[in-house]
This record gives sequence, structure tokens and C-alpha cells, in this order.
Amino acid sequence: MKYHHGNLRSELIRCACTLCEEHGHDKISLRGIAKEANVSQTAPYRHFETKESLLAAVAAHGFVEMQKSIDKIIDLSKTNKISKKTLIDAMLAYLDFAISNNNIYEVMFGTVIKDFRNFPDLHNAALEAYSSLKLSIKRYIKLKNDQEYDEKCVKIWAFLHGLVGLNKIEQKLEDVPTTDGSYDMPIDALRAAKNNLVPFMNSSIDALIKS
Amino acid sequence: MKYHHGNLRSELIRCACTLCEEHGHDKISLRGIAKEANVSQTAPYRHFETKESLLAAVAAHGFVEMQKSIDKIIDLSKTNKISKKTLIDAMLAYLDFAISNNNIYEVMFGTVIKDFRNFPDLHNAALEAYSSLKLSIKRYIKLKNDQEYDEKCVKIWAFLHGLVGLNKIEQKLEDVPTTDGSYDMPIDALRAAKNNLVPFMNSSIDALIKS
DNA sequence: TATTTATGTTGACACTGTAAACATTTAGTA
DNA sequence: TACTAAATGTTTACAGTGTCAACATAAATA
Repeated sequence: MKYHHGNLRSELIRCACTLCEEHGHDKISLRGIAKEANVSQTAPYRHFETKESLLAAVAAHGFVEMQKSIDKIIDLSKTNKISKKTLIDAMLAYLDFAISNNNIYEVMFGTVIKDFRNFPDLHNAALEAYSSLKLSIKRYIKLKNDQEYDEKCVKIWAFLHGLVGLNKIEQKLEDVPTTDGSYDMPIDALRAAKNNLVPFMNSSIDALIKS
Repeated sequence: MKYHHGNLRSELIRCACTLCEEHGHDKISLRGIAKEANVSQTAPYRHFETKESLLAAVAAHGFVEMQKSIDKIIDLSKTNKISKKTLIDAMLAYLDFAISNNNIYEVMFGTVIKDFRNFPDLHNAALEAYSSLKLSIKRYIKLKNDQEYDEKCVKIWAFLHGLVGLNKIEQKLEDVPTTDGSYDMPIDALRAAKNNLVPFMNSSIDALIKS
């Protein structure tokens, strides 16, 4: 066991990602992450000023990975138009990343990191990810100007981001017997959407782009 | 100063709401809330099993208030159809509540409370709020069946919830000069949407309902 | 080789959520 | 009304947290 780790910074990020995804950002401690990396409690402070800044690195990594999974679908090596199916696939890739990396997504978009401007890498990664989202729309449909692309992109992004949020809600609500009818069932509705995700997305995304 | 407070439970919820909205749920402590209510550190434990359960009460209160602000728009005393403007106003009421009670909204929809089933009042309030959202759509347009209402409602809810999320993001991103063009500007797009919120909502909600 | 810098450890501090033991007030019953 | 049980408050204590200061060692540089 050598005194200097050699790769501690990236190892800490890796451990933080793992633990965060497993337990949620609010259930993990800097000490726990340090232990996972087999270093002393305060070793992380040689690489990260605060816990927040380590989580910022986790978030940045998340944005990069999310962007990759979108880019893979729309095939960055080309510049031609993409089909509607490909567009939807890209949106599904967003959802898929968000849901299978739920706790990291929370760090990316939640209140843990108060201001991205304090973390240039994160700020960068977030803007880049938005770029890919916008690019997928650009490659799908011809619009008047950049502003119009931004408007559609924000609408679609909001919709996707909202679906991710509702997916979390679903897991917190109960299966209430639907007999009495005094309550409506958002859960059933959410599950129905998930069980028919492709047509659900097809109609919604199309409507938003043309709105 | 009497030994028994008399109204400590509701007073704690009130203090928690205030402090939470001011500093965010992750920056407030049970001890701080107790101090705000002028009781000892552990007094809250006579009314709430854990910090989570106090925050659950905060969230429940939030759902009730949010529902009220929607109900006020669609006027529960009547049952007739509502205009498109009224529908949009109801959606704007949702956004308005979410944004002016940002930190409480975070408690309502974030990961703080893991399972609503542990907090019947909260579970109740959340379902009730969904009811009002759905009702506003029911009063706006005639659809085939309840399932169809649920589908539209989920779409619109996702969209609204997503917009709230993006509004948070906007505050974290930088004003980057748009000259070089190497990045796209989600911030500008988000601000543009906010500056023209009514037409933005009009087109989006309409598109989603008809999708 | 000598010295500065980077990177690690140990120990300490104030703060957190929460449990246990104890005190006081209120409610309920004889 | 007197006595007891329950509800509601306080004090004390504990383990876990983020972070700082002081110290130790390895690596880089002169």
C-alpha cells in the first residue's frame, strides 16, 4: 500500500458516483466516500474544496454521459436529417439515462449544487448536453431561426424533465383501489404512459414541435 | 411563558415552512426549527417521529395550498365549462405557486420524502391536488373517457413540472456572451419563454391536449 | 542533493438527528 | 376533589457529519 494514491481524484469521483447512485446524494458522506476509496477521512480535501464540489464533479460526469447516450443515437459523424423515429429514440435515450441514473440525475438538476458558475467543468458539460438536445431537433426539422429551435427545445426539454420527475412521484404513491372514485389516480395514468411510452412520446413530442 | 405550548405541532409546521422556504430544506435543522418556535431542541419529537415526518407535513401543507390556488381559478362552486384562458390561468397558477414557493415545491416533489405512503395526510393532499389539475382539463374539454383525461393530464403535468425544474436550472447558469457560437444558450431560451409566458403556455398546453 | 510543493494522515471542533431519563402540565377516573 | 395516567415539555448524551489545522511523506524541481 503506497502512501500516495496516484489517481485519487478520479477514484473519488468514481466512488462518489457509485455510492450516490446506490444510496442517493443525501445519504452519502464524504467520509464514506473516502473509506470506499481506502483513504483517510480528509484526503478528499486535497482534491475537492467541499462536498458540494465533489458532487459537482459527479454531476458533470452525469451530463457527459447523458450527452453521449443522445449523441450515439443521432450519430454525430453525419449531418443529414434524422427520421422521426430517431428523434424519438434520442428523447427515449434521455429518459432512459435519467431513470437508470436517477440519483445522479437528481444531483445534476436538484438543489445540491446551487450555482454551476462555481464549477466550470459542470457548467460546460451542462451546456454541451443542451447542445445535443437542440441538435437532435435541428437535424429532424427545418425551422426559421435559432430562436425558434430554442423555443421548441425548451418545450421538449421541459416535457422530458417533467416526465422524469413524475416517474419519481409514481414510486411514492400508493395503489389505491379505484372503487370509490373519490380520488383520481395519477399512478395509473403514469403507469399507462410508461407501458405505452413510444406512442405516448410520439404524440407529445410531435405536438410540442409543431406548437 | 407557560410550560406547555398548546399549539406546538402547527407552530412547528409553520416555522418549518418559513425556514424551509427561506433557506431550503437541506439547510435547515430540527434544532433551528425548535429554536424558532422557542422550545427545546427535542420538543419536536413529541409531535413528529423524525425530521422527515415534519417535512412531510410541510409538503402536505404545500399540496393543499397549491390545490387552493388552482381551485380559486377554476371556481369549484360551478360545474360549467371553462374557457381556454381560464385553463391557462389555472396552469399559470400552478407555475406561480411552484416558483414563489420553490423550496417547498422541492420538498413536495424531491427525494426528501421517500414514500408518501408513510404519511397519509401527505398522500391524501397529493392525490387531491392531482384531482384539481385533472378537473380543470375536464371542465375545459370533452373527451371520451377518464383514461383519456388522465393521459392528457399526465402530459400537461409533466410539462408544468418540467418548466419548474428548468426555471431552477436557469438560475444556475451563466450569461455567456453569444458571440462565438460554440455553445447554445438554454438560458436565453428559458428567459424568452418566461418573458412570453402566456403565448408560450397557450401553444404548448393546447398542443398537448390535442396530441 | 536540497528544498519546495503536492498529497496524504491524525486530531479536533461545532453542528446534526435522535434516543433515554426526567419534569410538568393536563385529562380522566375514583 | 384527590389521584393517577397520559401528554407534552426539558436536559443530557451519543454517534455521525463537514471541515479546519497541524503534521508526515512522497514527488517534483532547483
